[in-house]
Amino acid sequence: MNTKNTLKLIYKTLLNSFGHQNWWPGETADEIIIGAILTQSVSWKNVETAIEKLKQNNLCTIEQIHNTNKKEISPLIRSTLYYNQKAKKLKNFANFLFQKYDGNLKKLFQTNTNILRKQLLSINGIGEETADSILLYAGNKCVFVIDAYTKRIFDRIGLFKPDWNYTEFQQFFMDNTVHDIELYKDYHAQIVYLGKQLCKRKPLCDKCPLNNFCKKKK
DNA sequence: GTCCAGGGCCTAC
DNA sequence: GTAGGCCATGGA
Repeated sequence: MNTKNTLKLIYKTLLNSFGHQNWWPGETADEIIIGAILTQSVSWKNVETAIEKLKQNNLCTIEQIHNTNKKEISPLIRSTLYYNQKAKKLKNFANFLFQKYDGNLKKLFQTNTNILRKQLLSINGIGEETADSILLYAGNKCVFVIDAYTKRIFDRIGLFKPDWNYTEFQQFFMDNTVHDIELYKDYHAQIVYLGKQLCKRKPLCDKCPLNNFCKKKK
């Protein structure tokens, strides 16, 4: 089977097993962006706790973050590990949004995707995965998000080369799939759902719906 | 007590 | 250009 059909079939298999995920877990674009920064290198459960606290303190919009001192933000997001760093990152994004787009997310997402991606990457604390999560889930832009789960699972399947960098992983996906925003949202969501369920560092096991695709078995 | 989770930055070689 | 340290919580 060629790569395009394999990727299509993998998605179909996941969709049949888990159902549509309706992802990202966030109600507003603001919340999605905040979550994307907070989830860096930490499980989503810790992020939920933090977002709940931010909401309780009316700090779950970029504007409110912008108007609030870093020292007030960090204790609320303690549960997300590296909370001082992340408070700084949230402020950095808010400053960027207000300096360049008058604090207006609509204006931000009207920008050409490639240009916007470069702008996001220039913000200290926003790397490729975070930028792409923001573009796809908050901005409805057609970019595929690569994360630790994606690399781990597709390495097991044998489709990725371990020495690829982020851009190469992403290019591989986008070269071999239909460019469809909803598909990209749900494909990534399926991968994360699967990753959370059973993978961790272990090989894919018999319970895994992708077992038949898996080349690296114990 | 130990390990590790949906990263990214900075520094040193 | 790249490996390695740093950031510093909470659940299994």
